Amino acid sequence: MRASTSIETSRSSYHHGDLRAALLAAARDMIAEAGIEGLSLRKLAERAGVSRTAPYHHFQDKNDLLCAIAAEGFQRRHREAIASFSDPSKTQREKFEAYICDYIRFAVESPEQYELMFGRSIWKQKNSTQELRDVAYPCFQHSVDMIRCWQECGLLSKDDNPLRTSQVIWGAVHGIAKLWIDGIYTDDGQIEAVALCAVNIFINKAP
Amino acid sequence: MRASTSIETSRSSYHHGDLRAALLAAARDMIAEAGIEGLSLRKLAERAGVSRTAPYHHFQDKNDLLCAIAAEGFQRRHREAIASFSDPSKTQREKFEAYICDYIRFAVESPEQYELMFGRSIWKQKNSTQELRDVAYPCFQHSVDMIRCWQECGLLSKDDNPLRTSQVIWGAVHGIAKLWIDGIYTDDGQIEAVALCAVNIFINKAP
DNA sequence: GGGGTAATTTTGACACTGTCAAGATACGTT
DNA sequence: AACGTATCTTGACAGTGTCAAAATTACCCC
Repeated sequence: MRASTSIETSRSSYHHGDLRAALLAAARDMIAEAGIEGLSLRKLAERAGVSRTAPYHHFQDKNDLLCAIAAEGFQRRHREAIASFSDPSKTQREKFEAYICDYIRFAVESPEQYELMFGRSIWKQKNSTQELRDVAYPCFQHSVDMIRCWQECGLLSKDDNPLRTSQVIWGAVHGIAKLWIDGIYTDDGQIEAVALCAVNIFINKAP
Repeated sequence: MRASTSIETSRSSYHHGDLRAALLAAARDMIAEAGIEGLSLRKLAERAGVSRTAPYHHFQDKNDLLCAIAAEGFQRRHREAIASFSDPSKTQREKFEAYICDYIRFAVESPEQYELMFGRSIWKQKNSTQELRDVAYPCFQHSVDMIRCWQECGLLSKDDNPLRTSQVIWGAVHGIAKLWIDGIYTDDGQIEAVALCAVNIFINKAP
């Protein structure tokens, strides 16, 4: 199948060792530099020192490549969320605050990759790869599980079921991050304050 | 300047009467049919019965055209919000509920236009037209004003200032709508329930 | 009315893009 | 050593946004 053993990134001759990984790395760089729109397979191939159509032997599509980058993002975020949630030195309230703030920070710090993870080009019209779905769904599910836990310990209201509540809270952090990334919220440096305001609003205040 | 008198959409000969309006209408149609990605200036020109570069005398850019469509969306939403908020037959609580539900409905019913209104391609990197900004900012401001009113009448918590609160609530409806539009929330027909859950969460429950 | 001017539209062209089909090269296994 | 397969390259096609220059028409003033 695919050679994943060789780590040499050198472009010695013809065969490239692990072109797939090199392409992914280069693509991440280019996206971080010039945005998703600024990524073309041809320039990507050139940067990797390879011909225009070489990537097509490692990715079915341009879409396939983008899905792979998005999948890596979900994995990163999922690991991060799990680590924070299972930190025994944190109270539940601190964990919830970390969930909100870390989520927004994650999105804001990798805006292009985040755009990819939730951009419609990937999810709409069956464009999502099986690999992407396999990695994204557990991430969604974990969010619901955490919300349920916070409802049970009284931190969040039990008025609505965990799924609905999760949809609203996740929607909120997603929306805040997106409005920020897309340049509609422009008061620099204040995003942490918005995140904390969100925490405060969501916390259950009933007796 | 630009001829806005003639209403004849006929493509009688050479001069087209009001090509700008015809292009906008055709563009809205094409976007509704095939999405933003599916809109090309060349196909648009062809549909309007005109040569490839004719649109460039009515719009500086493709971006300029997209901004015009987005601006129309902000105007529509702004009028809608004002009408609902100034309806004397509604209680404040009903107005808030309408604000949340109408916003999400607006986005979900015109997903492509909504995508345009908040897509990064338009706001990021100074791509936004002056016309667009002139129409969008009052819409944002009105949102803050309504939130302030709902805080003053006790419907929403006064813990945070109106701007922050508005950023969170607007972020929430934006995020919910976006996750829906982009195909991540897939339980069809249940979006109203999510909206109502959001209303319930935001309403102030402190004594 | 005639003529000049500005607005509008067209044709041609350029540099891009994603992707396919065929051919060339190197590696791994027998 | 030879064969098959994975990998990479060259050539090509249809499509894109956009510019420059030429062509066509509407409008306004005399």
